[in-house]
Amino acid sequence: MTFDCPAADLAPRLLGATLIVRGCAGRIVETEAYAPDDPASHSFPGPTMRNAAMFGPAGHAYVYRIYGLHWCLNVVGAPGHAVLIRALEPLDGIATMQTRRGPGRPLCKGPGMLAQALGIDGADDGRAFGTPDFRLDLNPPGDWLTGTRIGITKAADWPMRFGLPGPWLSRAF
DNA sequence: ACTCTGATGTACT
DNA sequence: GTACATCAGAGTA
Repeated sequence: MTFDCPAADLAPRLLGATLIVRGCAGRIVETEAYAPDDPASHSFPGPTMRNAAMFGPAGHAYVYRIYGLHWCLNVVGAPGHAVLIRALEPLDGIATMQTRRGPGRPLCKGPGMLAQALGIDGADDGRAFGTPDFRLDLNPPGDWLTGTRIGITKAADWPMRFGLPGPWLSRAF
């Protein structure tokens, strides 16, 4: 399967893909890779209750709560590998996203924002991509940017953040 | 533009 | 008790 590969390979390949969730859609413009040998990864300590989806089938979602408030969406690759979706260019269902996010707020410029905009929460943890309401349409990416990941303290200098240039990134590279 | 901080849940030591 | 793969609002400039 196309998703069953190391996160460092999958993360750039997800750039440019269209993520469709229950009527809302966006183009993936920013990702981060997390692997089992990475001290910053939730899979680093081995399988637990929370990270079970990371060790489950490739091409499924791993959704977790961060800082008690926000949800973050990952795409699972090979066992213990996952790619955090950090930012989208909003494409469809924008009115719904605005309602969920609130007036004047950015829609998808960060992992917590995009999860809220698309209505993703813990009920989506472990869900398979590939249904009309929850799918991922891959597109061949052109050139992309590489940098260090955001918001972590361990392995902070690993170049595991990937992005497409443009105004939709959570932060410039 | 920037830096600081509060809000909140859960999994760890 | 502490550490988070975060966001929003307030403050300074």
